[in-house]
Amino acid sequence: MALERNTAQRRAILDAIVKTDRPLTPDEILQAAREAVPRMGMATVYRAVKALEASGKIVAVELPGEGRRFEAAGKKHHHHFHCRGCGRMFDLHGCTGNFQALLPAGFRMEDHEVFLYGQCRECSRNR
Amino acid sequence: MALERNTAQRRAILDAIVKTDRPLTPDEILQAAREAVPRMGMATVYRAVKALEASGKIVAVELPGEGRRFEAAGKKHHHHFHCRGCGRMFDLHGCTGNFQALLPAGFRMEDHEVFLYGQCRECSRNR
DNA sequence: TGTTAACTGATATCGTTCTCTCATTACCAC
DNA sequence: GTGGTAATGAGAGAACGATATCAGTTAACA
Repeated sequence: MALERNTAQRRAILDAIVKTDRPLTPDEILQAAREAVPRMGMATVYRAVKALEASGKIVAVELPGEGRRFEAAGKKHHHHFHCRGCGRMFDLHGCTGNFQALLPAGFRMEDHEVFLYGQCRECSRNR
Repeated sequence: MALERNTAQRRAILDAIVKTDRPLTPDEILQAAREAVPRMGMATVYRAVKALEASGKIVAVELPGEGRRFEAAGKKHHHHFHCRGCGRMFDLHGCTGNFQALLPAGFRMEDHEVFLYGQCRECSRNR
């Protein structure tokens, strides 16, 4: 079904995601992929992203109050930083958690997420 | 301007939020408030919630990929648990974080969020 | 190279959350 | 009480991300 053909668009989209070390919004993906295929449309991004996600090549990252972003699959466990200056999302490395301690009796934890908010390097400098 | 009159609707809405120890969606607020004012409409919930938030009586909580929820302001620092069984959000108490350690050089952290996912007490039991 | 079905881009449409409009209701200062 | 006006309820509508449609294009395989 999906993603059977190796088109310039899909190569550009996967490339954009894999070569960037932070999660990208569909819009950021479109901007990046248009450097290779200038007339690409948004629908193509959504179609490719859906197929790439289904095939396990990329994963979705969601930030509270924001749309979905996508990054390459297979990275080791990590969390994210959201810059309030430029709105970009960055990868953090490692995880300090002992989150089991927060869990009320009887609750079962399957997963956890940590988000840090603040100013990225560039935005820290520019003020 | 807003929230100048003490109406039954606004009392019911603030009551619903304050008396529940977990963040509520606008829909959950409407359901709860309708026990006091059966014919209440959704717009009233949104209007009241907006005014209550502006006045600092409640705060918004956002979960990745979900709409906004609201809880009483003034609670001490805490995080949230999202049950994948029933979809409800619960308060956790305390915070284990030493998140500064995750921060890349040059980044400035202003805030952090932790979300745990899994099954709440009831949903753990019912399976 | 030719055939054909998958893919593409443009646009319309969706679904969800939230806001607006407006006629009616009801709070509250007097 | 009464009047002025903020607040309400119901439904329309905006905003947004995401999906469907469809005619035209192109990869892949013989």
